[in-house]
Amino acid sequence: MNDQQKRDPVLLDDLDVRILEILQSDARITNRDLAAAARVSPTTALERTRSLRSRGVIRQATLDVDLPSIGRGVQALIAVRIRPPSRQVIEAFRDWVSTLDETVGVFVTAGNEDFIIHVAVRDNDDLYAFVIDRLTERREVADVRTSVVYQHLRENVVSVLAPRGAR
Amino acid sequence: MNDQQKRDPVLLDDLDVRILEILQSDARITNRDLAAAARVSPTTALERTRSLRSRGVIRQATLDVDLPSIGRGVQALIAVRIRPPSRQVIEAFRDWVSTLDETVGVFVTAGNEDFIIHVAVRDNDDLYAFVIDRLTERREVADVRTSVVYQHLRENVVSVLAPRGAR
DNA sequence: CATGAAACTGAAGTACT
DNA sequence: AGTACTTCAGTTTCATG
Repeated sequence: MNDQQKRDPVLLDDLDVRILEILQSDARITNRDLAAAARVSPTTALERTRSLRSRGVIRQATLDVDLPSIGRGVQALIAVRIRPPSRQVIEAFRDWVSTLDETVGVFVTAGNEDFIIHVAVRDNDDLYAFVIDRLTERREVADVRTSVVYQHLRENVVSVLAPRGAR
Repeated sequence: MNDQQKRDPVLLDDLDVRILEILQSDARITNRDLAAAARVSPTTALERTRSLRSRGVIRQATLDVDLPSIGRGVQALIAVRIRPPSRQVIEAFRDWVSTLDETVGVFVTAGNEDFIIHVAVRDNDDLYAFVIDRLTERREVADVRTSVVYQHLRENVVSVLAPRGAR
């Protein structure tokens, strides 16, 4: 699981942006091909890629895996309300739910709920068991609202937004 | 954006599972190192990796990018109710919202809403503008509920679940 | 642009079923 | 016999200074 953490403001020029977009669409591209696609020398491409990684812009290269193929045919988003919503209770719940095998993502939110948990499980029976057995075994869970996910589209390439007021 | 599609049932043995886990944690590992980590020959590792890709288990290698670094310091989940929730209206809305620059993911759901849209924008002003300008310009949007995301943890490695009843 | 490393291919060979 | 894996040699491509 990743944590968001505060970092120094990062300045990205056009080349950084191009490299990021190419790598997002294929993280296993060779440095040669990356360089060619970004229209720079391989040396420059390599330097920039390393810099992006060391500055924390690139966290890691990961795999987009088909969830049904790995025995997780059912996905859901589960909105959870926590009582009391103190830091201690929130963080303890977050850490606990992150470790569960069913969990693929955790959103800590403000609004109508405190958490939205993204789970991927084998089938509806497992989803039901997750909600009524595991979640409700926690006494801080005051309310649970489950939405079954029919379809999950994910943007493969997330574009870089220019700072407000730029160009 | 990816689509979920029906596929033949996929059978994964222990080696496939090991390879999937290694690649999920570092998609840019060399085949040699992958083979060593999975304790098989490079030839075998290469064959398996290709097979996993051709069977659609591995969709693509992508990059985990730090959103604040690319000008997207604010994330939100926006629950949307659509009227009427007919196939035609749902699919049209889904396709439209997928193309928006702010959108990083779209969940099509059953439950308390029809969509949950994951957006990542520059700041709160942009989030507000997205909700009150762009979303509500669509007449099929009957209801909108925004939850600001304080933190988003994502499981880097999603384990393979054994079929029900298997060992 | 040179050098060493890695990827890939195809052909045999081994082992377990 | 068939499947899965390994080893090896040869060629091509790549990373890196």
